[in-house]
Amino acid sequence: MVSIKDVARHAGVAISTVSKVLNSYPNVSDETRGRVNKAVEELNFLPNSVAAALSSKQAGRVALLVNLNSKTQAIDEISLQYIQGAINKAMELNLDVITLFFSMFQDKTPEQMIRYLKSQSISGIIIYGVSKEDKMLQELVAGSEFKSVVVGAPLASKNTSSVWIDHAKAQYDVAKRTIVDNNCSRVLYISGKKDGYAAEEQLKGMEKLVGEMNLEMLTRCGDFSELQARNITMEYGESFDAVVCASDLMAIGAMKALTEMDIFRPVCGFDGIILMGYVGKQMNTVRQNFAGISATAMEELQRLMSGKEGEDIRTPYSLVRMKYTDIIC
Amino acid sequence: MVSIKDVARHAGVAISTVSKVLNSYPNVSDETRGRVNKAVEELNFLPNSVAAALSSKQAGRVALLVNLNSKTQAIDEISLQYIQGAINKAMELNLDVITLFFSMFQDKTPEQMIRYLKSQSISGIIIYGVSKEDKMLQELVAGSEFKSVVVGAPLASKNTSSVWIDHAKAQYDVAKRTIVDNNCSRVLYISGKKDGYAAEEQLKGMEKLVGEMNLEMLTRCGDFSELQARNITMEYGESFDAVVCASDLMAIGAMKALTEMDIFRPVCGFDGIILMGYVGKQMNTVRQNFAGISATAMEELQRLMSGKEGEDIRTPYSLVRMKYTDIIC
DNA sequence: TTGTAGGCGTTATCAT
DNA sequence: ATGATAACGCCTACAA
Repeated sequence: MVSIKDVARHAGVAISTVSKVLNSYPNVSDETRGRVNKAVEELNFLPNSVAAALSSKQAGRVALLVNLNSKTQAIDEISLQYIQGAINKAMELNLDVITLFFSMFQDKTPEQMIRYLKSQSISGIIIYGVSKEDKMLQELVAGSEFKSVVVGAPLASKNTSSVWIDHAKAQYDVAKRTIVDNNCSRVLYISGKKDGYAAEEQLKGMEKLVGEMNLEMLTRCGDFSELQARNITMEYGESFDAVVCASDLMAIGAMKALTEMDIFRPVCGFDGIILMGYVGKQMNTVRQNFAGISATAMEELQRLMSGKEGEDIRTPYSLVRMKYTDIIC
Repeated sequence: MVSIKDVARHAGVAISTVSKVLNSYPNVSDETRGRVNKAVEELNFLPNSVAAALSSKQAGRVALLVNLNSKTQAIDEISLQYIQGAINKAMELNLDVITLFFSMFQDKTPEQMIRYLKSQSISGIIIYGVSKEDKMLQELVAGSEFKSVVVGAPLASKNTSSVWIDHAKAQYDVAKRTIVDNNCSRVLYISGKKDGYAAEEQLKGMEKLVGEMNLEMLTRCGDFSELQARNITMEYGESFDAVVCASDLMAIGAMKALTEMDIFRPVCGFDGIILMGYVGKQMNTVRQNFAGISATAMEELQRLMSGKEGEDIRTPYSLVRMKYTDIIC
């Protein structure tokens, strides 16, 4: 394996000089820089990231903390796109990343978790899908051990950024379009998790809409569960003229219930998952670019790790209707 | 950060002794071993895996090479379960893992790829979904730079193991059940990728079945594409009394086509993805435990990295019918 | 059985 | 601007 030592010898300079060139330090003459770069080229040298990580607490290794929904695989596509977006961007930025799942730390204390991350030389983390009652993760984010980016929760602080779409506005938009287009006035809203940040925002959006349009609304918590949405729809669906759901999965559950009940009600969802194209009926939904959001999160984490302060970032979204022939290939 | 040095001091022994205990070397007295373990406990010591990886070429870091289908997200669940199964098992076995996607190396040479992996101190790789024409990966597996486990391809050798279900038998089984149950005799077989190992095996299974049951069969390559399966079914479906598909996604494409054509034909798929529960009609399919297969692959890789030779492992599968009410929660 | 010391490939602090 | 050199935390001959 060709190491920095070989490069130094080949270029006729000291190891430390090579290191300076590699990490673009200021005080290197253009001439030496040229020689070193040439040697790097000729030897096909690629720095060993493990050694770099050991040597410097700077060179950030990043951990992805993914909350996999244990109950259904139907929304795995979201998680995988998060992972993909982050890893691709990390490679571009030359950051090492390891992927971890919430479930691995269920029975662990925050201290154990911190120890584990440190044992991996992790200096930055990206968290996907934290909820209000995840005290362990809250603690992780609040502490100053790591820089962190939280996707989908408003936890920005000095060394934490948060990245998400404007859930309140998005929920408002998609519901309004559905309700206006179908001339509705009494809406059944199936909300998300009680302790979820996004769910809370979305509810706010609905409440604003209800106020503005003077609607009648019944809110029931579907807990992001397709089954619960189905049951709620079976119980209340008939009495309302629109069903607004806080997630696509719940929208699908609601739609399937309505089909079984043999009544029609406009239904809208949230997320824009591919599955929406398979259920037969078209529904309005909010499309998020999960891979893009995740890439943004990675960039933001790099910014944090380079000493900048946390900030609150809102990413764009769009309203779509997905039909089967659009998604197959 | 508490290091091995602290443990040594706390236990009143030398650093190397602690290391020996940690890595369960033979020549350590029970008494010292006890003292060291006690110190480890008391200090909550967790070895730094980065330092370990740097120091010894033994301590294996593992790379997951995942072939993400760029065209559809509908089968992302398979990839994510692979990833999850591998990472969970790796944590259990105390192996570090990094996740990579084929797409990252599209325009790279095998040498570049090898250099990259070495720069990450990777000593073992698991490859998911390699096909016959992936020359780069073939080379990687054939070389002796890394130990490797290939999931879904028969590439076992001295330092490569292969892990997969018996695709020929599974295809035979699921097709037979579908055909016998529905009393069919003329079957349209929509096969997978021409250059895929699994696809080839599956075709063998079909041919065996055709011979045994004296069936009439037309084989068309659907390339694992839902759209192609749809088109093939539209063209040939009516003339046959059963449609056997080499993947669930194609089965769904076929089924949707039949529904649109308003004719009924029994259809069977392969993989057991959740999506099968959403399409309305129940179909037979082969259920694979992707997370389990991946965990097995990780165990196998550890075996290889500890010096053992590669082997060919077949994992179990089962025949299932998935219906909507089974999969929601 | 235990300890000493050199090395893994970098980065970073100091002299020069 | 450049180059020694000491870390980083751990592993592993080799010596004691």
